[in-house]
Amino acid sequence: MKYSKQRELILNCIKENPRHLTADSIYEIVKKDNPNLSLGTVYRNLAQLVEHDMILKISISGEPDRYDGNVDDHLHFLCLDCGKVQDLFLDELTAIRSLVEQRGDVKIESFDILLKGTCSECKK
Amino acid sequence: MKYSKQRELILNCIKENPRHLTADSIYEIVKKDNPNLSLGTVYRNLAQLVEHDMILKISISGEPDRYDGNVDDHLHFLCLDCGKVQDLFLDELTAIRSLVEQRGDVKIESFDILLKGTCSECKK
DNA sequence: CTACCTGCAAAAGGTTTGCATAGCC
DNA sequence: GGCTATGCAAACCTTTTGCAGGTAG
Repeated sequence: MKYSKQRELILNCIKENPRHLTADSIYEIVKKDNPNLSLGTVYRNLAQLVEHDMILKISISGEPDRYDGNVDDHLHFLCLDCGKVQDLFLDELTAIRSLVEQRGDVKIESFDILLKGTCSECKK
Repeated sequence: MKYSKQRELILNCIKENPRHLTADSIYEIVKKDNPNLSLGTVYRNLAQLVEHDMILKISISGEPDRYDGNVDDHLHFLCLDCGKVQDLFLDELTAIRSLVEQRGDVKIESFDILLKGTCSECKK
């Protein structure tokens, strides 16, 4: 992958924002530092970063995709009230992974786990 | 929900097809019995059936959504080779659910788990 | 110099919606 | 009869793509 200023800015933006931004939000943010950035470039770079396992793509039904700078195995929790996505790390995921591989006789490449409900903030 | 012929046909189509069809495939199939069905009607009914917990919507990044007639807690495995989605039932999901609820201090409404990899057929 | 990257704008693809009509209860 | 569902087509929104020019190595 050849260096590009745009890609660096996009990656930084994702790493600095733990909020699981959409392509469009990233575009808006990075554009402040690089005014003639184009949305197409954002999408192209996001695709490459995902391809190279440098970020994760989170796909939520009926909403634009979001991107996550943390590529370690973890799951996502979407709050149906406030719309925030939070990361959850569970050691048990490894166990589940091998359990599924045995039980289903499959080879798992990736885990996309999205839980939906109400977050601690909104439960109050 | 008022009865409609279209909705009945759509629901039957999903229940009869264990293949996790897309809205468009459902449209094509049901149209054989009901030639002047429209795609919009299919989408509207799918949304209602999901709303009433009669079917499940499976969202796969970069692909059209699919629909599942089985609403019991289970996970999905997408084969990256052949594209088939298979259901996997794991008792351990219940444990995971309460684990997450405790650990993350959240209330879970729904579970969307999509594993990707190679299925037993394609592993050969 | 060459291959990859960018900006722009147009196109694609899936899904939603407005409107007038038809069908259930 | 009233309210919901339908068909049709246009609109929507996110994402992708073609092209001509720019930039890293």
